[in-house]
Amino acid sequence: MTQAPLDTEPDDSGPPTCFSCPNRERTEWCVLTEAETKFLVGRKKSRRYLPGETIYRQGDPCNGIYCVESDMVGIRRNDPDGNSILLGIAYEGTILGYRSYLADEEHRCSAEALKACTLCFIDAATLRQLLQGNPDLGLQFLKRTARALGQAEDKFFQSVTLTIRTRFAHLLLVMKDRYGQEHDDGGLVMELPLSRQDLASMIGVRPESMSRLIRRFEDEGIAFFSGRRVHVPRLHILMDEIQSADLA
Amino acid sequence: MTQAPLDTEPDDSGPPTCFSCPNRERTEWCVLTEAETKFLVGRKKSRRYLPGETIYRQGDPCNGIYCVESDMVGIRRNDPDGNSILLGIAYEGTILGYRSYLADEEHRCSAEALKACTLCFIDAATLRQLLQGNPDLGLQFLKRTARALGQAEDKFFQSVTLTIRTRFAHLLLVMKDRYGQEHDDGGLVMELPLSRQDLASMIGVRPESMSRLIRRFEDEGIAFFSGRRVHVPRLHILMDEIQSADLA
DNA sequence: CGCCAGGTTGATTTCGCTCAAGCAATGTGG
DNA sequence: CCACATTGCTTGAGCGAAATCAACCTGGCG
Repeated sequence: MTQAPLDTEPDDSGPPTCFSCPNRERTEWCVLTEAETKFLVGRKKSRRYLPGETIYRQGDPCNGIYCVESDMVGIRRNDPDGNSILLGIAYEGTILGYRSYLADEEHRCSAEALKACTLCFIDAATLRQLLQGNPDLGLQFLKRTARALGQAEDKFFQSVTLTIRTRFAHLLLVMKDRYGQEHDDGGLVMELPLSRQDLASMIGVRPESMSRLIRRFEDEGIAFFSGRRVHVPRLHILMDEIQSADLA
Repeated sequence: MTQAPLDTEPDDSGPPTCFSCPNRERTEWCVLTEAETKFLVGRKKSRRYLPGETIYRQGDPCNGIYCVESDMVGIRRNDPDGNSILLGIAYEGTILGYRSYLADEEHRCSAEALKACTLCFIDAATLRQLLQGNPDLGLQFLKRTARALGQAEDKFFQSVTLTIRTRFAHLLLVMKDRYGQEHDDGGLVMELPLSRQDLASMIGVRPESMSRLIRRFEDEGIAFFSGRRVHVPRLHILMDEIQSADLA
């Protein structure tokens, strides 16, 4: 469950050397010197995960951080009675588990591969050395963490002030940035990477409520859903959904 | 609105020199060298605020950070239609506005003195110099930010999974740590520093609901409220309120 | 004295949850 | 290849929690 040697692609197979990593510029690592990067390459461990596979589990001690090399990872949190909510999605070029590492706590969330994906693991000792050696790296993390904090506060604020309808509209608009294909006629099509259940949990509602919500959106011509495909005929109507709530 | 010279206590009046600050050990500044602290003392501006006075306003550009020297500051966020919710309270020895500074954004919240209190302002340029000069300071901020992020995620999670009732019990228990006076008989008395409206906004409900909630707690013998004074006859009953919710 | 903000209370409505059933797609074993 | 379980999603009926609307009370203050 934690390590499956057969799945592991050996490091010397080429690509995953940080230098050639296509995400390099987007990650915190971009401030590292060549020597530091070389050090990192020598210490990190790349590994491939299957869809649905757990990367780390809520409550585990945090032994290091992960860097998403390709595809997407879901961040989940479980409550004691077993149902999980999806707190966010991490894409290639983002770092995972840094909050627990930095706060010096155990993991508060689980991370799970949403598709087949490959991650690099950087153990705590290595990271500590890098942070100590290059202050800019710390500042990079600081910025990322501060941004994440702002988003988390937003989420709380929205959860107590907005209706689920508006929250869903928000979610769709966020998804649009990554999955949306806009057409000239103001229409939008996207293929969501999530099940209904996960969609529901992201805005904090029961799956049944999500179903009904989708139904209402369709009845009102705001958006049409078939499987994971979404069609929004007129984007501005979806936008209005948010505006009207803000002013109401 | 931003600076009122008449209220400003001159720095040379004694106390506020960081060296003698009773909060020193609790703040991020404790990692500064003597020279750096001296630099900080020379650059910071201490100022007194009246109860209810605004320290900075949501949407303002972030020109620096504030360090709470004494008493308490409320962190509020307003939605477009004017009602505000209280996101948290900052006490002496904590730093304010660092999120916006670090994320390089404008303030997302307003800060308002809940009592008469005095804060030190450290302008962005000074802070930048300190951060650049002493990597440990950045790591201090990093830890604090990471912790705050964890708390914010908790808050969101709780707002969607717990009932109002449980959230209120949580809030009371948090308040207990600072304001509670426990008696031998298992009882607890505290003087809350907040109006009903603010209490309500902290758990994301309308004031009317807060009234009813309080009523229910009294009817059930869980806690008794008179003005801002709260009496909890048996603490463990309040605790149970949280337990039962977690297991339910 | 009258005003006003903050707080309480009641009546009503709305929203989202629970429980329960049904359905389609997928998988499994014979 | 078919009967059968399983899983994810949808739908309906009923319920309960919290919001809304509205009235009223209270204490502070001009």
